Amino acid sequence: MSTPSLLDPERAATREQLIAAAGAVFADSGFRGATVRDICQKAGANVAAVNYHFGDKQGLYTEVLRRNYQRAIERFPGAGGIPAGASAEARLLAFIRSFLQRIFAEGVDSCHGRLLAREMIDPTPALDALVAVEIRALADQLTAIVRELLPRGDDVASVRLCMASVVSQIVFYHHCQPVIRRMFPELHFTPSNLEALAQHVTRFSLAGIRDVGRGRTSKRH
Amino acid sequence: MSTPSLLDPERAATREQLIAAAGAVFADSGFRGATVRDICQKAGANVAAVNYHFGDKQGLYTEVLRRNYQRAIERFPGAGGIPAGASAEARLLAFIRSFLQRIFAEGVDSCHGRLLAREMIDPTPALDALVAVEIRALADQLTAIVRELLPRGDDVASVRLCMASVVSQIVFYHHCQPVIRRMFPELHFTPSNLEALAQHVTRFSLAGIRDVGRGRTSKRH
Amino acid sequence: MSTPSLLDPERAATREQLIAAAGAVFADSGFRGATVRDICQKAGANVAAVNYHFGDKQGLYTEVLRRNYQRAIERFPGAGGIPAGASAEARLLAFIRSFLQRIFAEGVDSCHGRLLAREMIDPTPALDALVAVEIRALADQLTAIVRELLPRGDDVASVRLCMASVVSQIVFYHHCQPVIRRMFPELHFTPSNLEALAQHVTRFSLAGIRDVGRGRTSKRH
Amino acid sequence: MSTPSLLDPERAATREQLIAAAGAVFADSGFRGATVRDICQKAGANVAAVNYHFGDKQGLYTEVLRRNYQRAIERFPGAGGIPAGASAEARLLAFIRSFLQRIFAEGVDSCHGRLLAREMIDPTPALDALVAVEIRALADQLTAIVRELLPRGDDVASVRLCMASVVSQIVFYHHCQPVIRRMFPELHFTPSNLEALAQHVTRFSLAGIRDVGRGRTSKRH
DNA sequence: CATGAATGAGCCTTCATTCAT
DNA sequence: CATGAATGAAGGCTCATTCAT
Repeated sequence: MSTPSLLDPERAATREQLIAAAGAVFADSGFRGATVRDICQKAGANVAAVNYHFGDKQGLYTEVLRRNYQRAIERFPGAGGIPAGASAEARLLAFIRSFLQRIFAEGVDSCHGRLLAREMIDPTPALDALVAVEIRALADQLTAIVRELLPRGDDVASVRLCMASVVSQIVFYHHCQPVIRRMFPELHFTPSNLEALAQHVTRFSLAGIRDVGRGRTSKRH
Repeated sequence: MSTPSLLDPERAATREQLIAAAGAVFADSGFRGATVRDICQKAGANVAAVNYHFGDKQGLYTEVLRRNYQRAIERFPGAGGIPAGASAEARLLAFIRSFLQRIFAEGVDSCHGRLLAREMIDPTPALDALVAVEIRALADQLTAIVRELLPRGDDVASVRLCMASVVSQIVFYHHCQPVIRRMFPELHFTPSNLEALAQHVTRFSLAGIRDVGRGRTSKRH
Repeated sequence: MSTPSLLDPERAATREQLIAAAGAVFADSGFRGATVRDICQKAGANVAAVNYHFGDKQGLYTEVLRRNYQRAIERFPGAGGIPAGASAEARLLAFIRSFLQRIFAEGVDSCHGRLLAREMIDPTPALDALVAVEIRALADQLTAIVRELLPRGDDVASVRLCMASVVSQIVFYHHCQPVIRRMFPELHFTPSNLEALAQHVTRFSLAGIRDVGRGRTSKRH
Repeated sequence: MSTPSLLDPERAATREQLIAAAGAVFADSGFRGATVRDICQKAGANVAAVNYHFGDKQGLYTEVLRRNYQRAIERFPGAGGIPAGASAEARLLAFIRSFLQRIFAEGVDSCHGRLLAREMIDPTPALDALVAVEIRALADQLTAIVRELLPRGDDVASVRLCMASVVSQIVFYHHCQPVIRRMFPELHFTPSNLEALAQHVTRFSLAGIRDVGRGRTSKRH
């Protein structure tokens, strides 16, 4: 009894093509809107291939989400490729830039951002695993940065609020694209625009965080 | 009983109940996931009622989206009930608070926020009308506020970026709830929490906007 | 208690418009394909008007068929407006010409031919009455003509066969139009073409009938 | 069991049974009147079988029409099994007899005639293909026969008219059955009756064609 | 192991008809 | 009397899944 699952290149290839095709289809149409037939056809596989390789549609989706997140974080790491010893300001910029690049990646890498956006609306069980491990790791990095920018001893709530303010600005442009595109049709997210965006979000956030760090009394200065 | 169309409470009641039921179902399951049968059953109407009153499922959805936005904006106006002559700071707080209340409304009013969130992922033709009129009106209000906070003559791009930074923080908590709830299960959006949130977003944004207003050279101070 | 059914001009008008609209719709789409809604809309009447005035869809159809036949036969009488004392040859030509004009009438009068053609495929109870009275009267006229052209004492079967040969040539061009139009797109049934057709059918039939009249032995001469 | 696709009688059996059942149902009720559910039930197949094998109802219908014509023409060829070198008179009789047998076939073969008759009333796209190839081939055969019976040089119009006169007599008995049966209930189309009919139509037509061939002046002789 | 055929539940829509006013 | 609202049955079609080979 051999181990065809490891030795058979055909089997592995079909599996991979299924994941690749499913990524695009799920990103385009969502879990419900995507059809197994469409995915299989685009993967050049049989209609029953999904059930055979992944048990069912949901099984395929879970794997697709995991794989796309993995690839995205590998290409654009959470820290943004900056040494851990860098200043908090530099690390914040790197974090924001990398995050933007991740969700605005193009081509096959664009699936990640769109899949995640869909999870925000129709969460599937697959999201739990992602949050428990991957997203929490990202959050920890940002927590460290924000903590360093706020005076020591600042309460957890303030840290959280500042983190949210930072992340929200990043995901906004991707998540609300339908409205943004309708209101500002001339806006495009080219790499240079993305860098300008990263600069703005960093600057805006630094000012906000520092103001929050000044305490409750100083609402105005 | 001369004017049954005005006196008869049953008259046109089916239509309204259809809209109410559809609001909940569309918000829960999305346009595709919602079934006409489910909606009609919950509205106590026949399966053919949707076709009769709204032409088809899409027609019902369009009306539902419009009505829910209308009700939300009536209950929590864009300006937040503050006089137009108030300070930009006060108007910003009112704008943010009202926006948060709108999308975090509970009960039947909760549909608005969830429907809009779904439009961000799977835009339907109904979104175009909403953006062209209602959302643009909101944006105009925020534009005026931000313009007043930035030095005169500031470029359009800066205004836009600041507006986005403000709005993003507002919608984030609603839009990314699946992740927020999983990471911070103890967090709840009670009215008092919402007020604290509005205070934070306002303070954070004011600091950010003012810093942007200081010009390009003063990235740090 | 007045007699609104006779005095009310509104009531009668709606009824007539219903019949007129239904004639066109039934002729275009057949009994099954026609929808009560479509008919009522075209007649400027309420959806329930059909059931109110004619009991149900079938009741309306029966009346429509009867009225259209009546109008057709009044406009183009079976005998073709020729005196009963005319020669058999002249009466045959008149019969054929009138028949052709009846089923090839244009405008509102075109319904008759198309409704009858549909009855040949999907007979409805309405056909029984038509055959029992109207069509039998037509057949009797043709019987008399053919009898006169055949030697006295000819069997019933021969008369029938010759009648069928005559009628078949008339209805063929109307009934098989879909094939005729596809095979000979340049063919059009203008009034002058119709006259030529009548001439041909008459001549062809006269020769055929006379040959049949010569008895069984003379298959060739 | 190496080649199940060839040996397994079940294989593709569903498809064939679908076509057989659909032939009967379409012939009985027409395209619109026939229901996919009814067809599938009679074929012992699932409701989705039609969609799977033929795409949709129309796809099934197209195939049904094609197959029934094919089978009819194979069983009763256009030339009627007579050598091409036979006399025009003999070939005309064979053509007419074969045509009559084709459209008056009984049992499963009866679908052909009824389907074609329905196409005359409600033509579907499937008719185009049939006319362009099959029916045109039939017409060519008849053209040759009629040409041979008419003096050389006769105009195209006369040939067409004579062809129409021949074909019309053939299809009449089938096409106008609802009226014929109501007027002559004792008439039945047994094989021997069909032969007598073929004889009559041939004789009638030969006389007609020859008279037409004598030119315009000799309307009477 | 991998596949093409087949399944059955379910969805949106249509339509003749009815009913209360 | 005449009407607009409402009904329920049914139809075509889709789709994830299963099964025998």
